[in-house]
Amino acid sequence: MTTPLVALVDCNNFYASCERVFEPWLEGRPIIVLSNNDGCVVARSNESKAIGIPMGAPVHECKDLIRQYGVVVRSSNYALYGDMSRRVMNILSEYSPNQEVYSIDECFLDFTGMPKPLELAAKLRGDVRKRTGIPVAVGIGRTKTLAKLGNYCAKRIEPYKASGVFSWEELEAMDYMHLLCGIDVGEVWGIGRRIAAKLESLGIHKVSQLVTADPKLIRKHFSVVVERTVNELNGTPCLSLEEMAPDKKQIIASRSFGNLITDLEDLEASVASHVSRGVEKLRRQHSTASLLTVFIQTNRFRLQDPQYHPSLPVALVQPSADVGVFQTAANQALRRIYRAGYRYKKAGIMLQGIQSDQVWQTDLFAPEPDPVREALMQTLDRVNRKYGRGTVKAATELLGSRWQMKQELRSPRYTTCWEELPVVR
DNA sequence: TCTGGGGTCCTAGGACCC
DNA sequence: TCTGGGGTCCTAGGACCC
Repeated sequence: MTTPLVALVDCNNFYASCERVFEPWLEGRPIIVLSNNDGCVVARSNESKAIGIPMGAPVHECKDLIRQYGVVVRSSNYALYGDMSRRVMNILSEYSPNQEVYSIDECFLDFTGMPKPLELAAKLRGDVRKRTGIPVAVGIGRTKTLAKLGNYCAKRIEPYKASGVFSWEELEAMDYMHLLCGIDVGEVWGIGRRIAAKLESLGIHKVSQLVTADPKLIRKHFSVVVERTVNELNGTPCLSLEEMAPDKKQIIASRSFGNLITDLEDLEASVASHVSRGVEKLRRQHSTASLLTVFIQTNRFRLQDPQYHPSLPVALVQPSADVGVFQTAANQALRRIYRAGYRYKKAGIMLQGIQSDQVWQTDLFAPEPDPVREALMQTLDRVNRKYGRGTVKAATELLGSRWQMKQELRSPRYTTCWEELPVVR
């Protein structure tokens, strides 16, 4: 039986790299990309990491560093990143029959039985770079956790960093232990801050110590999750490749506002737009939901302001995927929790009780499903998919726009918008 | 002045049932 | 006044991920 082999391909500084593809003068310069509302740092180029800009930091706390080093700052441009991601993933799918797209910038590939995996990884890396301009690193191992850790080595540790590829299978035993002695437990996939701190208190600081720890002891102190991680580090697969993304069990659509909001109309408009986005996601996976929750929040960082964080769940009479049903329910819920006199910072909706729209649980008192109504929904889906989200929207969404987020530093949508195509001179 | 958004899984504890 | 034991289901909260 052949040993299972997994490759984890991860784009380097993905958002920053996307910006660079279309503005090559950014090469070699420090770049950061901000979260929605231009709030926090969510991506950094290597140069920005080197000068000490922390991940997730509020941008206003970094303004000195930004000025001092001439850091290029960009708002996030998800239209661009999403499209670039699709292109990269398409290329990667050519390199394995089985691919799991794990996030916008990384995927697992099944390398089981592939001849010369390291050479294949190097080829793939050059190919992606040539066809999209995006640099990637590849980690290879017998389990997903090892592939992930291998990717860390390919990105951070010389001499592997120079080639951008790494495989645990090609190491001498000596090198293997030596390497593990140099990596902190916190770098392992699944070991976050809390668990790392607790491991430290047990005297487990380096991956070499975690690998040799007794899984039963780990189970006792932590949970099955961490026990699985230890087994995976030892080469026993506990996590399988999932090619099909499972349907979402919960859908959240929410945003912070560009400004603080006091009026009900503005909240109504924002909630209506979140309902549209949420139900669109729901319909895309051919599901219905039976529970809608509306929430609004004041700015928790403004200690001088009175705080109010209400939420109200609404159970539907029967599961639905009709945006009109959710709009009505959401608006009623919002009116019930809204209190004047607060300055709101965020609003959102959550869809739960999600199931396939093929399941039909009839309710004695529920009205028959209306085929005309469903046809209307499908037409709406098609129009918005073809001409862009928000082409047809609920009238409530037009009530106010003061809630719109700030995106003052966004680059053009080079690949998805005719008006913003790059120009070659 | 300025502080993201969207997910998953696991566990503990309470409600409830027999 | 005395007051079992075991099972399931649900929810809240904690941990993780990108």
